[in-house]
Amino acid sequence: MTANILVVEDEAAIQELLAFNITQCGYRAIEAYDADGAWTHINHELPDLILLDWMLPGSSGVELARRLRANQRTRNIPIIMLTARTDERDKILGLESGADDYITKPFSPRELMARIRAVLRRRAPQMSDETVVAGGLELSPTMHRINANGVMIDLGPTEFRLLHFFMTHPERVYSRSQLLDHVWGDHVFVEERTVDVHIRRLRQALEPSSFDSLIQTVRGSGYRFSSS
Amino acid sequence: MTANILVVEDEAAIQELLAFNITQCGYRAIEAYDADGAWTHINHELPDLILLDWMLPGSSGVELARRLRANQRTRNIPIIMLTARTDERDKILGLESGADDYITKPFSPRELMARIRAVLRRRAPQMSDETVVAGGLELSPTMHRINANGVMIDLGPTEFRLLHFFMTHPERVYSRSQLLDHVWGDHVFVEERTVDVHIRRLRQALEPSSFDSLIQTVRGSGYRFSSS
DNA sequence: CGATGGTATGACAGAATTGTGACAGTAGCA
DNA sequence: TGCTACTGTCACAATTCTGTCATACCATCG
Repeated sequence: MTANILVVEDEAAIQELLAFNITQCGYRAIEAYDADGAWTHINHELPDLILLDWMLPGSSGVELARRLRANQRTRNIPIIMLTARTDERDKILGLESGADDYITKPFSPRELMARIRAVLRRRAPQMSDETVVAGGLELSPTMHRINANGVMIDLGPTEFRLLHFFMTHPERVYSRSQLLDHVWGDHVFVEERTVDVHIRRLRQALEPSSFDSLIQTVRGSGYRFSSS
Repeated sequence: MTANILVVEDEAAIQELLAFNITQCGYRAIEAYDADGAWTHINHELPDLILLDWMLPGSSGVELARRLRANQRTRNIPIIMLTARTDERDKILGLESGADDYITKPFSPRELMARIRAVLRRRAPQMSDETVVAGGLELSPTMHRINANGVMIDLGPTEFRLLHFFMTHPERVYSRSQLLDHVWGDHVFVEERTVDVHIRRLRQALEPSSFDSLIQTVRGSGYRFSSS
């Protein structure tokens, strides 16, 4: 979830400002002061987004952008150009070189972060938006709803993710810690018993439609979503 | 999606070149050879973008640009100025007259198309003129009106666009970001919470007719327009 | 049958998210 | 030029969601 943002900027003051704002928003800022340094970082680890200064010592930002676009491995990394020039023409050149967006200095931190979020959002991997059908239920991620024989069921965020996971992995027993990994995320630390509570809440929501029996307890092992 | 581009240019050779490139890129080129001809076309059908020669017989391009900007109906049509002059002062004049961009002759077709795409990309999304019926409401873009079981509801511009979007995309949950992109436009940078405020204003307007429940909050995800 | 280990439930406080009223700056309009 | 309506933001209120407990419940086994 935390995106790595590579900031390529030679002016230390601006670099610092950018890093501060980026960190503030919950992203991780990786610093580079020229194209070569940036390239080294990129070869070490692919960032999720590159914030690239137009004017850089050595090869320019545009050049780096072109290089990124030419390389198969780095082709899809979104780039936001950072330029002091207000000349519209330069902006266009920046876009043509493969940048996804550009912003002129001086910029407001708010606008910058808005653009970063916008770009990340556009490039965000499409998670399975497909409607899932299982056990007589129909779960639609886009509508964020469950259709139980014509009756619509609304769930809270966690219960929704939980049911979604179960419906996409039916007939199989999952331990509490496996469920925590898949539904909550690998990194979060919560008590295993918390799963029990959410299972109950999910059953409670499915009870009016008598679909609560779909979620079965396997004593000593975990839970299972099963039609039988 | 195919944008109509009005090309106002008196030299036939350039006109032809422009039309060729524009068509090549999948847009539709409408030709005009002077300001009057352009005006006639504009009154007949609003183009999505105007490519305007600086020097025109009769009234100049700048004059036409001013006229376009002075008129409410044509105010938001993006304009790209086409000029042979490289004089910086003229550039400024061109931009001040309301042009969104300018390009000096001779220009490369590639650069021109880049600018056209960039300007079109910045443009706020247009809504269709068709009357939409959903959830018991009837929204007429041409009359800028909502009919709620015979009761007419007036909305501000933003609330109207918001409701229009919802009614044309019912049952589906949209995040605040997505709503900003679709209703405000990709290039607009406002706080996500601003969406909440407009949702409230929209609900408030729909409340007297008890249609406010059509807009549902999906906690953690966004909002949804749904009849159920 | 009672002991034991595992599971279900209800209650809760804190966290996170959303709803609202107010406000200042702008744009549109007469 | 004033006036009115519309917008985007805030701060604060209201609501919902989460993770944990303590306790009740239940199956299994000695």
